[in-house]
Amino acid sequence: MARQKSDEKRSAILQAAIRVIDRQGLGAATAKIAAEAGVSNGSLFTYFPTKADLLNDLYLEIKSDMAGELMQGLPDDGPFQDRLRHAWGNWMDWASAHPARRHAMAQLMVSDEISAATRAKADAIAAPLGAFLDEIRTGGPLRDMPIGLAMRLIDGVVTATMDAVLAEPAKAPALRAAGFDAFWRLVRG
Amino acid sequence: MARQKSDEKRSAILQAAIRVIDRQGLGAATAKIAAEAGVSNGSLFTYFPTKADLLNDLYLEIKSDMAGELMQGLPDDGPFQDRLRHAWGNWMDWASAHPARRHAMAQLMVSDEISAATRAKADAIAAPLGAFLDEIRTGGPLRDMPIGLAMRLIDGVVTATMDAVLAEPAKAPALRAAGFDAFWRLVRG
Amino acid sequence: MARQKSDEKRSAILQAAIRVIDRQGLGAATAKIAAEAGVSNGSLFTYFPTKADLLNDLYLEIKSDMAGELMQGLPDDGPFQDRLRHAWGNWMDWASAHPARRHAMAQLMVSDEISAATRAKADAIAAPLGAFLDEIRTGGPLRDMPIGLAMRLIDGVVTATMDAVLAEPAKAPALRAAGFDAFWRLVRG
Amino acid sequence: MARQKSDEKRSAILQAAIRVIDRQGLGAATAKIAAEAGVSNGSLFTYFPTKADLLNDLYLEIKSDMAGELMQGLPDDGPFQDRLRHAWGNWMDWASAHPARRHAMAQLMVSDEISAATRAKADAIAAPLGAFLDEIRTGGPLRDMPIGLAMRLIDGVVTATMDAVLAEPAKAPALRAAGFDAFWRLVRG
DNA sequence: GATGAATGAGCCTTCATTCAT
DNA sequence: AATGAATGAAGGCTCATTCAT
Repeated sequence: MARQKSDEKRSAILQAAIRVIDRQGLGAATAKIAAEAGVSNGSLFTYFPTKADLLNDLYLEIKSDMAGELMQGLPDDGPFQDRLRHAWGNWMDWASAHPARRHAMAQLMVSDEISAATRAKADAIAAPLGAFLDEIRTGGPLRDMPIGLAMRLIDGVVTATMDAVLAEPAKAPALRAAGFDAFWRLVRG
Repeated sequence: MARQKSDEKRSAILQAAIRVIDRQGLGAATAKIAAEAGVSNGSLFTYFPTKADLLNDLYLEIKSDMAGELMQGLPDDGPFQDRLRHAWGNWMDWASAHPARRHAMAQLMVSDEISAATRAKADAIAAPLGAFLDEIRTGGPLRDMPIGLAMRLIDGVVTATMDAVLAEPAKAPALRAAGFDAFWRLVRG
Repeated sequence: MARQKSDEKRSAILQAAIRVIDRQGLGAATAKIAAEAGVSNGSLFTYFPTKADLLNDLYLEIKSDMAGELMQGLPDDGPFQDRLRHAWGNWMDWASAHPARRHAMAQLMVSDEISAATRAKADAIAAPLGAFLDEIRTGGPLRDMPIGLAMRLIDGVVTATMDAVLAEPAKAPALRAAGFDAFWRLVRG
Repeated sequence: MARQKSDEKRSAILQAAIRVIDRQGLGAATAKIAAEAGVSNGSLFTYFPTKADLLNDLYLEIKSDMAGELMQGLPDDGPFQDRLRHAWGNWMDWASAHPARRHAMAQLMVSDEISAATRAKADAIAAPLGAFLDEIRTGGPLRDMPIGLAMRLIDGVVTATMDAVLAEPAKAPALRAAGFDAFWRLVRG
């Protein structure tokens, strides 16, 4: 047989894309991404046929990475507020630990290159969060709200806090706490 | 005088940019924008020295347009909740009436082309809202929150509702109402 | 107004294309053609939106050039054989004077880039030859032959002689004469 | 022995090349040819060190295939016209049976990739035809003509008829007959 | 020998910006 | 000031060829 496509290489390209997009935006050259990944520009296209494919896969990658982190060490029971606070902490930790991912994600979120199919797939990936999300909604005022709006509101508050933290890392603890209070008011207030 | 005509052309370019960016994203060609504005590609550069300048000015334009609409017919006094609800309605009306502006804005918000100076200037433009914003904050739980976070949270909730409305225009009234309830809980809950 | 597209520049590109294709074949780079024409690579695309367009226009250009030369100084009457011999001489003169055109043409003839529409247009351009061609056919054994075959046969004999002349320019006179004899036998033999 | 398998593979590549070139021209990717041959792209290069080699070998292959078919069942004696007509029929049969080969050949004929050495070798391969060709020439008006021109003329008439037949297969019998008459006039008229 | 991933030069085309008219 | 052709640096992608497995 011949050399097989390596997951490490694929992953290296994706990680390089995050760094380069963080610096240069979605207009970043594929050649730059390949170089950052330590791969020839031609190789990038054996892993991602198209720049759009790379972007779509990157979106999925970041989303599932974030979703995974979010549930990290989340207790199955206990007071709802405690569990929510735990998830909130995970969320903020993720953003603090990976500012480039958060920045790249922010751009991918509004990009026209990301297809509807990819967005649908991303929702499916985040399914594990579904049960938790249901608990968030059903137990409070978001109960009767269309799910699309509920998700957007939650995302809005989370994102706002993350960005505030990233803008002023020094004040992270206070911002996290204040953000959580706002979040709590939104979902249980 | 000779300036009048220029302002019209400048404005035509800005409006054309909104439409083209709505369709093609920030990567849209200046030539396409010029064509949509009914202007030669060369002329675009007599009004905006570089594409980045165009984008920055566009950001300012949309932001001030939105800010202007927001205060439209806003009573100086009366119950706070009524006035807030009025402003909320204006906000949603603006998004519903100008989906392309909202979409272009969403992309400009995360773009690296928009300078810090421009973002600062935009805040200044929105100054008239400052007093109102102060009232929103000081009268409730946002009181002790860093202003950066407060603004981001408000923007997050507004944006979430706008996008939900634009995604499902048929359900606009219910979404507006539900969004306002969430907003209210955030600022006064 | 602005600079207008210049026919000279368009023509320079076409002539450069002939020279470069003669040397490097149809795979020649557009950048090389532009350089040979003394024009920036970008400019080539303001005159020909696509490489395929350039090739198609080139085909038309050479064909009409050749057709024009063919009728040069052709007497309207007189013995048929004399007129045919005159035309034959023009044909060979053209090939001898413009070997690169002939070589480029040979490649364009068999290229898949040349559309059916272009080939049809080329036939229309050569229409002036139509009357003469009719006279060639109707007065001899080609009379009852499908026109498609007749044209191909004539072209085959002409091309064969041209190529023999280009391969051994030193023997041009003898080759021309022998070729004409063969041609004559074909159409009147 | 170990060679047997190799010859099959080599042949498969050559046949695949014919099909792919017929469809996509000489610019066809070696990878596409390999795929069509059911072989890995790397393997193609163990049989043909470069694409140019593949093309040159293909030229030889088609030429010798055609030459072989041409003499098929050709009687050693009998009236010259009968034998020539038989050969003519073989020629047309070949083109009708293998349009892709004919099309690929037409492109190889004018390609710069085919070396002078290859063209010489091709003539050598067609040597069996040499005696017959001599008979064609010496018995008629082509007698005193440079051999290069004679071969080109014969090829021109044959090719013209083949292409007419391939363009309108429905009229094949009439075209073949008319083509032969023209051929006869050329060589014996 | 066979395989197919890896390489990187090169290609066509686009586009922001400049400049002749 | 307006126009649109001219410019040339990129950019995404392809492909012949090499090489690890």
